[in-house]
Amino acid sequence: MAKKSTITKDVSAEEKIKVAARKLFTQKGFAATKTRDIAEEAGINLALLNYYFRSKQKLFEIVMRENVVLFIGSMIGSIQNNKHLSFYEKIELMIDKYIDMLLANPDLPTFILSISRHGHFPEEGDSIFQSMEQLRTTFMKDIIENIQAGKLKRVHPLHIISNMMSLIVFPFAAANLLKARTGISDAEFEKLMLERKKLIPVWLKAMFETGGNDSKKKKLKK
Amino acid sequence: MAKKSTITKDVSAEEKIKVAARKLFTQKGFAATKTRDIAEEAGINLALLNYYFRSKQKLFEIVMRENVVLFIGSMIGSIQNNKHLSFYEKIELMIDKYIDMLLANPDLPTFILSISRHGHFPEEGDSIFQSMEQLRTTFMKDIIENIQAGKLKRVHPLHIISNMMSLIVFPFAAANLLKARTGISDAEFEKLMLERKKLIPVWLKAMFETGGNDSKKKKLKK
DNA sequence: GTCTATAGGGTGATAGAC
DNA sequence: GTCTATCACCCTATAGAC
Repeated sequence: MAKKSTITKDVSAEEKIKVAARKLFTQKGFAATKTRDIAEEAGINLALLNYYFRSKQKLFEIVMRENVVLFIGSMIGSIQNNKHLSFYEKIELMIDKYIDMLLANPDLPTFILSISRHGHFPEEGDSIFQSMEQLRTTFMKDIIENIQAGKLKRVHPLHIISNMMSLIVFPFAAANLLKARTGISDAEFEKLMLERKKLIPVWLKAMFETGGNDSKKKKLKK
Repeated sequence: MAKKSTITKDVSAEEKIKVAARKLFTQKGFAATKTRDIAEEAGINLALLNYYFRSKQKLFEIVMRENVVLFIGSMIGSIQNNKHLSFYEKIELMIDKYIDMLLANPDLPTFILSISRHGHFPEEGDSIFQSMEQLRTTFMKDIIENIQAGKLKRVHPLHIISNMMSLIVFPFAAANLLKARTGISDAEFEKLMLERKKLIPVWLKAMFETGGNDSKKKKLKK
């Protein structure tokens, strides 16, 4: 076996198993992933998997939790740590970070959407959701304020959030379909997605920004 | 082979199995669905399943094919049978039909996205794709013409198609997530989706229609 | 901690009676 | 056509040697 052994051990079997499990579970889902596959992918023995994690189910829950954090983490970071930024600046930052994350984790959207249907989702009240809930309400409030200030059109705030998420996430969820049907290469796909970092904020403005200033005289920068 | 024999029998076991299989496969995917579950759901014996369809795999392929046809069928119909309509009128019709279809088949998006990742997708050259391919190229050509006529902004046509599909499909794929996080009811969700029938065409215009008329003097209706 | 061997139960598929 | 009974395999999980 190859050892990295900084000083201690190496990359520990436990970590190798988790990496392998994350890869396979994220790609193929819970039922289609066999513990034998995980063990082989990790280069360890099957028994070791049950030694470190009590069961396939437990291992899946750990991986799933990490994936959920990854999926919502970049968004939370963008908003939480940059309260001084304007609404649109926060959105731009969020989109930028999010697309980078999705380029690095292309299987994540399908995984998240899939578990959200089949029950295997973190319990209500899970600590993950505390920050997520806070993010959502903050963002929602931000939108409502902008609507009342006449800066955003009067539509249901959920349309605005949905559209933003749709434009960001859907092309990744449908990436295989898109590539197979249109024949574009991986490189071309990535180029298009990077373009969208600049385009999505523009599109959101086009959809939801008021032409001038409805109820107030305040103007957006342009 | 089983006969339907117009006059005889009732809803034939074969049909009951297919209905049950479609429900379960579409909800839970291939691996998570047990043949015993299908038999129970259909109210028939397990052996019968293998009598009519040779294997779980064969049955899945039939269901999958039907789902793919359903997923692209309504779109094809809108465009194919209404060549006299303008570009935007076709889009409006397509969106209307599509959202109706998704309201009736809420599990379809996740199913389609899922199989597009895991290989279980119809072979290239499958007859399904002939009409689909024709649809795509027709639509693409339509977009390119509109761009060259100065009616649409000069962006990659795939952005336009992606955005349209994103705005239509993603909220359904993420429906469970949306409902769980925001606490909206099924009825409210449906109301929002029906609103989007009118809104999405407006949003698409806002994103992609040119202000006036760039390279030609032709004007859009308004 | 890591392995081999195996238990124990589930799953897809079929044989054969009716 | 439809059922019961059963096979043969695969999968998760554990016991026990090292």
